[in-house]
Amino acid sequence: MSDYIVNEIEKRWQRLWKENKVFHAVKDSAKEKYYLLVMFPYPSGKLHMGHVRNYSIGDVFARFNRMQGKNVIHPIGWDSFGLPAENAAIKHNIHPKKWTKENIAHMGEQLKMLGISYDWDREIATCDPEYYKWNQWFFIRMYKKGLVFRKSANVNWCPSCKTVLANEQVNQGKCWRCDSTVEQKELIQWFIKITDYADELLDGHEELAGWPEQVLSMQKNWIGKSYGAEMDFKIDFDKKIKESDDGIIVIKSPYGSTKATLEILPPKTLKIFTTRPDTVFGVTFMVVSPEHQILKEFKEKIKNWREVEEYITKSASKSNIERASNKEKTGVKLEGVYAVNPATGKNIPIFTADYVLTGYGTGAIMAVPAHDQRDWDFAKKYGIEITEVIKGENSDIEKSAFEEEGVIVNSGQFNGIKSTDAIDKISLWVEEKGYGKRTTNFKLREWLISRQRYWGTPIPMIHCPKCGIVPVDEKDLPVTLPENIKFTDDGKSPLQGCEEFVNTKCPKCAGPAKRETDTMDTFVDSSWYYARYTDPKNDKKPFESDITNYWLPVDQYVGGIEHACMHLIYSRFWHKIMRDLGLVNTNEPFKNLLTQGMVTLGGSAMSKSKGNIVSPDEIIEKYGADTARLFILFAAPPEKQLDWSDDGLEGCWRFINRVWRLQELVKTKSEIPATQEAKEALSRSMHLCIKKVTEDIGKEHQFNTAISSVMELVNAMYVYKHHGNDEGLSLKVYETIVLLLAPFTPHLCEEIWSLLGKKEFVSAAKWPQYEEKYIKQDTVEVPVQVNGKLRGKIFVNVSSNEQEIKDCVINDEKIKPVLEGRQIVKFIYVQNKIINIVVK
RNA sequence: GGGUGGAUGGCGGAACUGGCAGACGCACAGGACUUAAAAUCCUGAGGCUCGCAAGAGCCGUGAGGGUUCGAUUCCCUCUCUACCCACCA
Repeated sequence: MSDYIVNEIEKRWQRLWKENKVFHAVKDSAKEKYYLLVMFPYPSGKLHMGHVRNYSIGDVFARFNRMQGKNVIHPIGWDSFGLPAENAAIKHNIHPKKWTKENIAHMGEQLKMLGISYDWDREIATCDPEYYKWNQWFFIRMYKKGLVFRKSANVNWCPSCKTVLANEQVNQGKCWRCDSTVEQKELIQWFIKITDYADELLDGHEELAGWPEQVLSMQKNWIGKSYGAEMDFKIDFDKKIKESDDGIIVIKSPYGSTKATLEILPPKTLKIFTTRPDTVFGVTFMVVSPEHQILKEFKEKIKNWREVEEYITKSASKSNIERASNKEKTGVKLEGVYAVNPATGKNIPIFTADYVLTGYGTGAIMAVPAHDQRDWDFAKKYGIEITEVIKGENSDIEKSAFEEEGVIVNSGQFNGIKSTDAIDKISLWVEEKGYGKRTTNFKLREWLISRQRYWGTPIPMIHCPKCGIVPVDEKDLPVTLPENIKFTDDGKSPLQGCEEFVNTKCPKCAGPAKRETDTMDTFVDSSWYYARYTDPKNDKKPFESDITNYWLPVDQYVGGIEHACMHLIYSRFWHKIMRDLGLVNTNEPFKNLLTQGMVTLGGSAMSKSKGNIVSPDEIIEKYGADTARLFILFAAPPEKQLDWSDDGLEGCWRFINRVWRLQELVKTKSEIPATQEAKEALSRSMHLCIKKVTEDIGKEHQFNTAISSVMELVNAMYVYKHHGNDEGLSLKVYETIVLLLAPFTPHLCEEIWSLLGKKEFVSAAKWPQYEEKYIKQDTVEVPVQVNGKLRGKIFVNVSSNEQEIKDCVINDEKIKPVLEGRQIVKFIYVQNKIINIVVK
């Protein structure tokens, strides 16, 4: 028979799928829908193995469910705004649009070569005005709802990308994209109030049973809800006598200036957040972050202001990473100012130190050195009093062997209570006394969305000298990116220099006004693309809710773990916004999530700089897409890291040819009839295999074992030599093999399917069903253990009872000698599974 | 420091709900086919000891303990490792 000519066959089926619109999805309320989504690629230029893995996994789900008779939507598109396009523009003098579109064209071709069952009619690119128009529309809707605001903020600034980064985009103080050290810079920026949804984003996890525990825990950590209390500590000053210029002592009072009264000021407080209100009696000092406003406010009262100011300046120049990596704590005591511990009434010193973060809680802490490592370190260094308020078994505060749980001591009426109970009791007392109130705190910060870049969605706002900030009229959307722009390396947004873009009219008063030149974070684009896919060409609305609600939520989302805390939080948030705007009727966008592992070579990530890249093009050219897909799905379970192996790939290529050659076996007629026994065994193997593959894909998502079991069935067919005279059984098994493999190696399967005379596409064929009756056996082989050690095996009739089996076993020729001279203490028989004889 | 996983042959990886550890594949060895090689088909194989051999015995899922007739699986302690977060009060 002829060889399997991979490239020709694959190209032909790709063409036929397209011509026949085999993967085109249409809303059909009568049919059960299935939405399979893969994370859309950034058009960087070339497809890499990570993409191949992502899309191969996705395609198995899509094809499997399609063959199960579901109405499958399987879209693809391009996350096509972003920095690399601009960098390319500067470096190679090519317009970002041109660069992006060329990459999309090339990568689209590569994707098509993989034979993924996409509905290409739904292709979208986020850099198209038809798409980003709706980013702007959402932005304005959110602005009107009060969810968008502007504020001056210390922002993360990447000096290399020359743009602001969201907190989520800073890793270890470095830019997530280019790894430069991130600086702090004060700028007026646009924010979205994601924190309004912090609680719901957390509680929403209840609905996400189909998400990996790891991702949920990462998000939980990221949102960082903690329970505790806010407390106000009174601040007081040294009674201070002010000297006037002429050296005469001037004393101010509410009763007028005389030359003899003391200065009296209204009471001031310092607000802190703590998760351990039970330790309030142990507070012996307070610390505020160097950015805390109280410092500037009390400038006059702080005797050592110059020293404090120096410390503030020094901290400001340090990057976050420096601050965090410096384990040796530094700080300055504020002379002349002190706080009062509300519980003990004692005066306690206030420090400023950069181990207290400005962005979390209130930027100030009550320090309990006896029960917090950081506070202990600081107290030891600066010789501050340490008061133990929780006594545990190994308490030794001198050695910093402190307890977090134990019995309350040194705390007045609370002494003797367990610290775990004291949290509630002392909080309650704090509330009653009016020192503070119980509250919660989040690590999640507002989403900073403005970027000083060109290649992104323009923020649709207008600055009018008369009316202030005014949103663009919805009917004037989209605000399109001007194409005639200059790229410079000076760090300014190229939009700022574009007169024709900047100068406009105020939508309110029609006077001259200027456009906002910031663009949106590209995570906005990817926050709702899954909804746009359901109605991608709509030019009246982002999408038609009727259609979108049919398809949503996404039944299975497949993508990399690296998006656990950025994209996957933003899009959950966006979905809730869309729900609150009445556009969708679900709470969560993605029902099930599969996070695929990395593809590595020699154990480390493939990267250009390491030069250890395996190019999908070469592999496809040599072995075909089916082989590449099969290997990538077979070599490891989808969630695990996968190390590329040329030898393993070769093995998959051999398997594909082995399946191909089965055609010959099936065709060859034999004179010798197949034995009944052999036929039953083969038939049983087939039904077992259908069961296994169906469960492995549908329930377990274990594609590697699904493929193994088909390999076993193929092996069984090779062993089953009585092909021919068996009333078509081997043909039936072969057809089953082809159907079961279709989600993995679709081109091969289409080709064989048509050569077997089928008129339909295997891609649209019905998934095989197994029948229990063919799996059931009359006799089974059961292992026999003596004292837990395997000593033999016997065949038993499935219906025989324990006594019959016992008689049979103890007389078995292999077991009998082992039992010789010993007493049977216990005989355990687990039906059709195992026999264990306990002897003495 | 906090969180979440993981550790099984030479390698990638299997093993239902506590029931024959090592499926399937790679690499390896032997055989058939061939003038020869490749390809293909068939067979073998966790380790150690004994045996010419068929085979027999012991050990074996990171380490130590526990529960159980029986543990890769459950519990405790520890080691190593990957990823995420991290002076988060």
